[in-house]
Amino acid sequence: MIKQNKLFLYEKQAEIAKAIAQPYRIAIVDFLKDGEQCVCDIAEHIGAGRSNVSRHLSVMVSAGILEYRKDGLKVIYSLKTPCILGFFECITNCLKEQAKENQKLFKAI
Amino acid sequence: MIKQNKLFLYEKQAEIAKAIAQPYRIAIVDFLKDGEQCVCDIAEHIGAGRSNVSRHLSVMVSAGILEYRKDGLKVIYSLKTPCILGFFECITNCLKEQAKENQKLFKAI
DNA sequence: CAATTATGTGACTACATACTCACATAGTAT
DNA sequence: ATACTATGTGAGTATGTAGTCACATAATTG
Repeated sequence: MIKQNKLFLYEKQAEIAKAIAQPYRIAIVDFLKDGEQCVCDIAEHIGAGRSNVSRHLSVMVSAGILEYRKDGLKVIYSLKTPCILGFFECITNCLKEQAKENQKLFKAI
Repeated sequence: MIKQNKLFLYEKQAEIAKAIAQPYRIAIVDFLKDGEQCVCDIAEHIGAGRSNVSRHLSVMVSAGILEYRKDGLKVIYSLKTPCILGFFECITNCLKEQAKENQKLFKAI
């Protein structure tokens, strides 16, 4: 049986995974890898409503993935733990293996 | 605005992330990293009901993370893309950064 | 001050998910 | 064939999530 602190770790890992397991949120992280952005520009870039984006951002802040600073009217978000980008490499590696059996996926990577 | 095939990629990445974004499923992958296991032993190891485990397994098979073979009565699951393990390193790195501000988390890692 | 802009939030809807129970299926053993 | 074991699945419940709308808040500008 699994030990108690292992379970706690799995829960924490799941929290982080959950916080990025959504297409818009992945798009946001991918956008922010090139530098900080305000809610407004993020919403326009990913093509979603502002209030929706605002919620996605707050989820990722709670998960410790993003942080923000205020600048006048704007709130500017950035990656708090850029190591999260390594996650995408891993996922993309898995997708590449799957792509051997799937042409459409192959073209997208 | 984001291009169409980028969006498709984000969706695929989200699918994989979603497939592991659950404590039991992380426990399962962590268990399988040491070798293939049947549903029965997985259920006992993680301390969950068999039918529940069976569902978690089929989700991960659909996502392309796991594969299985049949051996008599038993169905034996294993990692299809062991590169998924890299994912945990990334997540754990992020947690380590967070752990600087959180003692309980620090002890679990 | 009033008007404008960027952001966040309460309330609601629609849908997805985890889980459990009872049962079906399929292989094994007697 | 009967009994047993491992696994999967339909149906149901409870909870979580994404998204939208209207509105509140807060900083900025005129």
